[in-house]
Amino acid sequence: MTNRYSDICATLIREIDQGLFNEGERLPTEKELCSRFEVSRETIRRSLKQLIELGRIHGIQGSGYYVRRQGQHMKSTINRFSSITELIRNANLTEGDLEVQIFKRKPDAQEIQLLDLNSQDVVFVIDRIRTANREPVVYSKNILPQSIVGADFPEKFEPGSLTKCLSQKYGITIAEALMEICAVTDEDMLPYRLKMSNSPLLKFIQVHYDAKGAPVFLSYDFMRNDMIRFFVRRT
Amino acid sequence: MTNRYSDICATLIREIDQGLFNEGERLPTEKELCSRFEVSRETIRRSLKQLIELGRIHGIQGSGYYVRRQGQHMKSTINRFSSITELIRNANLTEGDLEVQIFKRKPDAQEIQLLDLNSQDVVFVIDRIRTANREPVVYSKNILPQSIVGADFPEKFEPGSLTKCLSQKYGITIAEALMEICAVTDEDMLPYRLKMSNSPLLKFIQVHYDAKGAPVFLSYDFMRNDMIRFFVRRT
DNA sequence: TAGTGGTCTAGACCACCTC
DNA sequence: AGGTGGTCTAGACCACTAG
Repeated sequence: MTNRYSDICATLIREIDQGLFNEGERLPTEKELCSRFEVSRETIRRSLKQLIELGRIHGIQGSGYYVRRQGQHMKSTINRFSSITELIRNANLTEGDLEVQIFKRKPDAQEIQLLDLNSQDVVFVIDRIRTANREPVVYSKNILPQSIVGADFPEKFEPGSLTKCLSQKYGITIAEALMEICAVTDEDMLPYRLKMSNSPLLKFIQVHYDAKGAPVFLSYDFMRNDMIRFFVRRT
Repeated sequence: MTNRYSDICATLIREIDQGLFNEGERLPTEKELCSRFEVSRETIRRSLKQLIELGRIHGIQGSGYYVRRQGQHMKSTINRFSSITELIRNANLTEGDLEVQIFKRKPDAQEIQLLDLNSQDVVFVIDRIRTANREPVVYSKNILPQSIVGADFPEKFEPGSLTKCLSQKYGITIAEALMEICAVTDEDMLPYRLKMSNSPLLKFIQVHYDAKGAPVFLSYDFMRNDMIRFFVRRT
């Protein structure tokens, strides 16, 4: 981290996870934390605010900060941005790719609108099945404008998280995503292997934005709902 | 609001909605906002932080704060807590209740775990179909411990938002909820009227917590996905 | 009543963007 | 180089909780 309050927040999370503070217990007071970390009260308060936003503690005025109960649930909500790769790993499964295809084509109307393109732009389509413990769990389709990565993208791409690839090879950071969640109806274009799993599917449509709020890429994910569960924290 | 920075945040939202600041445009600098509202810089920064958390602006160091594009999407994410009543109204539909049933029973194992109950506790079950423009859109089941509302709850309950009822008649505020989203498989217990809609369904399982992080009630919602769409903002 | 968190201030220094 | 946001400080007053 580059700033003091994120450091302190990370330290406190580690200590909570290690059991130094038990669930339901009160944390040291702001004043005590100030002297322990040798920072001002506002800095400590920023750390605690972050901890609250992460759902790890809650504050009660006049009383103190308390460690929240963490059902396995709370730990892996989709509120924080994460790639499919991370989702699979969070469920303690091993991630892999199958049948990766990359090709170029013109964007359709929805893609033009969501990615802020012109009709003469060209997009790459990355089409693949992703596996957890060698079972196919997601059919995933990423739509990435050529204007962002250049014509040689197919040579630069490597299996795994597209987000990670964009960050490492292009210096593009995904700061935010907007996801629509749909119940799957009959989708003829679903690949055979996923259809055969015969388990319920969710469809995620996500637009991924950079730090300036500009759309970077679009993704469609058809996810099996029997191996991975999805939680949202609402505040 | 009770504090200055939320006031200012609300004022700025109103002004953005009114078009005083256009999408993509820069807001006045922190310093300018300080003198306009006659508050210190930290107070303005708290307002702007709130605005960022709501997804209405983003900040760029060294440059300024910019108004975010708001597809119809961004405006109604489920990140912020809202009752089914509000969800329906946000979609510009008229909300109603059908076939409301309330009864008492023992909690099952999942309810005991999620609501932190003992096996000898008793819960109220509020079972109803909710409508949008007179079409059934949700089959909704709320599980509410008698220990929270007392034995006379059925007389006090009125159709509409349970959250609102708890707030108005019991002074209980829901501060947070944890929701699991599932793809619906065959659910025999689904009511006839919703089954007959023959449209895809999502299942939401939510635990609702008060400000101290204690569970208040549990809800199961089987939602039609053709009249209402669901968005999540991930950061 | 004493202690705790919630809000607010005034000022400082730094990192980054823009010209 | 000047302007902008990002971090941090030290101190004040208030609202709420708890003994």
